[in-house]
Amino acid sequence: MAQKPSIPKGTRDFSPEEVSKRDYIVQTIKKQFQHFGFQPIETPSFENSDTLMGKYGEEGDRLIFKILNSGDFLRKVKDDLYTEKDSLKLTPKISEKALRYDLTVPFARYVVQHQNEIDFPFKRYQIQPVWRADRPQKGRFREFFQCDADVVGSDSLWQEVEFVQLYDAVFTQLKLDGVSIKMNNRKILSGFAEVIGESDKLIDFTVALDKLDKIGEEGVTKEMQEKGISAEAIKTISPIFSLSGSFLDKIASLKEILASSETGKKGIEELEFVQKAIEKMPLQTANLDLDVTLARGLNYYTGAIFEVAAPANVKMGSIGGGGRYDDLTGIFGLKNISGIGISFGLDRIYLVLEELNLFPTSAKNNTKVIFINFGQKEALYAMQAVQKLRENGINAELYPDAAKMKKQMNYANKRDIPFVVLAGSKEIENKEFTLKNMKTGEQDNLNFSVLVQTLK
RNA sequence: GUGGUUGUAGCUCAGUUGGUUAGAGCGCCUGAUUGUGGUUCAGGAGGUCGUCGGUUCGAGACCGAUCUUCCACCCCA
Repeated sequence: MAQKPSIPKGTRDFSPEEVSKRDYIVQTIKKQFQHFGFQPIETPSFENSDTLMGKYGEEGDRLIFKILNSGDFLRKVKDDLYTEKDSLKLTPKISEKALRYDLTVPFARYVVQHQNEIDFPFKRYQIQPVWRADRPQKGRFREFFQCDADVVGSDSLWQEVEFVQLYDAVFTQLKLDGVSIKMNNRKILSGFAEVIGESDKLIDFTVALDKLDKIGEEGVTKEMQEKGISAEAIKTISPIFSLSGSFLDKIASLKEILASSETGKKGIEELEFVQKAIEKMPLQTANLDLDVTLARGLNYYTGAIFEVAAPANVKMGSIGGGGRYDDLTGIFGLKNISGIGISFGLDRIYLVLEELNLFPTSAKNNTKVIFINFGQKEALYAMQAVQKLRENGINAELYPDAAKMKKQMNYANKRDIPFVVLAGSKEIENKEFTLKNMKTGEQDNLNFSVLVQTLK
């Protein structure tokens, strides 16, 4: 055998069964997006580099896949730049396009570019693959799908409410009960930093705080100190490490902690609004929770922050996330457009549904019936029936070769096809079909109309 | 990007301190059974031991590089 072919690191092939199951999730999400009034858009797989570069921070730039220019691109590079061998400086000269890194920045570009055709508020969803030159881990790939829904052009808090309901609707539909929708607000995080007089260290503060469930209070304290936040300041804020009780209890505690911060109080107000609305319109299967440690890197969020955790009995990171960003389109020159969006983690949802065995059997849209091929004449008789079955919406096929019966039966068995039709000279003579149920092994002689009825 | 880890048949894995012709289970193919699959029985095919290089009389095993897998960081979905 020749050298076995392979696929690049962090990419995957999907088998027919995997595609069916992924499609089931995507269709469910899509349906709910549409119920909530979102419209689909699609953007190119690659963008101009300057659209993407610098939007995700230094770390992000490193993880963007760059596309090499066409033609004899090295000839155009100046000699001194070439001999310098500085990749960072050379890259923009030899690569002017890059693969999409997420869906949010291309969306912002889309909104700015088409601002005169768009009716605001603009509710769009987008389900497309994105690429990251990351080092893969479990549930982390270099090519993966994002399922995003965003609204731009409205700063109404009803959007926050709606996104909580959207999460609930999707996971309810997927029969994934007991997910936890965790909310926080960037203004509360700003409030914390303000209260301890470390507003300029907000990022370091939140990055450390976010690790609370992982490294504990001690670890967080240590990391904050390493970043130059005084022990005294940390002590002032330490009550937030052990907030407990209901959403309302936590709100009450926060009101005390953030009493001196206008920004903080605004954040509390926003969370309270959402909580009260959801109280009047209870969620079907999800729980809404407040988690002040929620921060994850997402530096462009300015208001609400969402994260969805899988049910407690499954060990899995977040299966969705999002938040409000007040000025995303600002980077492309369109100011004062507020946006809010959420995302579903397709791959992780897949793993969770698999673990809990929640995929319906209908997720496989398999062939329902296969006709045994007995030879030229019989195949024509079978093919005519196959055609009519297909017209009746039944997935049907004819085994293409007049192979041994054993082989054909075995094929049906392997492919998990529930019914087999035998139509040889005997059946043709009587204008009927022998239908065999592969599970029970029973078989009957039927005319065509009964055959259709049975298979429908 | 940092540190570690993994790779032997289609799949899951054995393979002793370096020593003839690299094994098992499952799967696959053929037959018993020329219009009846799953069970059983008999037989068979399938390997450049991830790749390239090195050490050695001799490498699946030791060394180096590289690719890949998974994990912890970084970061993030």
